[in-house]
Amino acid sequence: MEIKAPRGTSDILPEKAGIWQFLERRAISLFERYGYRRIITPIFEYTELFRQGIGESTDIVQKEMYTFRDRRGRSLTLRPEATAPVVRAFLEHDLLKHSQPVKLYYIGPMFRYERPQAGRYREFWQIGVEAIGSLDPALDGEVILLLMHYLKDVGLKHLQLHLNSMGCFKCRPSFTESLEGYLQPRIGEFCSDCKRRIKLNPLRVFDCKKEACQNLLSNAPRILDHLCEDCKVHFHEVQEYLKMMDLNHVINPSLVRGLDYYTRTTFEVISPHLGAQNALGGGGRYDNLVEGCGGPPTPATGFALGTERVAMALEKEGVSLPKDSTLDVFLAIVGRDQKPDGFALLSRIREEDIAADMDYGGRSLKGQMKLADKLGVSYALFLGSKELGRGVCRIRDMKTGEQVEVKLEEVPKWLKIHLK
RNA sequence: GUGACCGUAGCUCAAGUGGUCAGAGCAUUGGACUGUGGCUCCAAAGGUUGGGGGUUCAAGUCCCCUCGGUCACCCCA
Repeated sequence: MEIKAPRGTSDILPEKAGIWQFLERRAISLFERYGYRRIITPIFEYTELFRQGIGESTDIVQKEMYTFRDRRGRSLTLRPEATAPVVRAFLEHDLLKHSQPVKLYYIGPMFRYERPQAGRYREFWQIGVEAIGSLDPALDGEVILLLMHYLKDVGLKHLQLHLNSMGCFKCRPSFTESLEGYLQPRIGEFCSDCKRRIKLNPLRVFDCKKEACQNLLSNAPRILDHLCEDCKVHFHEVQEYLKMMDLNHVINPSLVRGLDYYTRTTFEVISPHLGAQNALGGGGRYDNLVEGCGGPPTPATGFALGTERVAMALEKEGVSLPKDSTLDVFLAIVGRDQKPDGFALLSRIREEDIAADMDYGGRSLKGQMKLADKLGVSYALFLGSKELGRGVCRIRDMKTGEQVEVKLEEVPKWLKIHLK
């Protein structure tokens, strides 16, 4: 084979696709129960959307976007995340005119040009929600609760919820100022990455994993001490909602998410089993994004979770997933001569919504039985010249080995009854 | 983008310091049971050892390049 899947991408083969289906179906059913409705936006957007929405200074925009020009020379970008596209669609279709908040969810692949690593790929899948048009702290609570509910629902047990508040446009500037006042005199003591962070976005020094840097930060001003009255109250109420629902969480003042649009509540759910890329999902409030995209001031909140990471965590925790829906019936023919009649019978069975299949590999009868066994069907049908001559079909119960004869035209009905 | 390790049949892996070292298990197909599954046994098929170049009498085994993977950093899902 010459051509392989591009770096950082992978084929999701049937076995794994089964997990995908499971995760997506659970999300759909749960999110809809919380009142969210699906939105499907394009895989690519005008590059400008992400530059404006996510922020020029972010790593995503700086170095991770799959950007290309179309035949008319327009700059397009494969979406690196879905929040900006959802907000764009929200504005483009005047969903502002609907009752607020508008609660949406999405499922699909995202693209970021990064060096692949465990839990990080160039094409990866996200499941996420966005609730646009409300400042209510209860909505923050709902979104976080939904995220946790979902992860528990699919079978995960070991989860850590981290929570922080990033303040708003009123209180963050003064905090950033005092943080810079603290950092500048010590800038020489920080690692080279932090030096860069201090210049670009001082808040991010909190993200550094190096102990030396963290020690230097032990007396640094904390955003939580600098929240304005409104943000303080909001954050307090969000926590009250979480406590009310017995959601354990830790306040993590260094939870500074890398996208510029976050305000106030930010959160992340971490799995202890995952290695360096251990965030299963995360999100927060983004009260400035809608306005930043050209709309009126509109508060919003949401989260995204990584399908691959959730799947990895499920595997690590040894969660057994419901078996892929398999076939119920396998039709075996004794000789080639019965193929047309077998084909017709199979089709009639399928028309009754019964999952059934037959052999197309020219297998011997025994080979067909082995296949039937491997497929885990409940019943095997035998069609040979003897049966056909009498207008019947032999049905074998694969568990007990018992066999009965059923008239051909009654086979679908018989199966329907016995498969119940 | 930086660093470390790695790349042998579909899958998981074996092949002392370069010389019958290209193998096993699982999976696949067939057979033992010529109209019937799950166990067992037998057999077959399957690899230009990621690709390219080099050193050598001789390379899966050494060197270089390239493509990919893994893990970490940066950062994020």
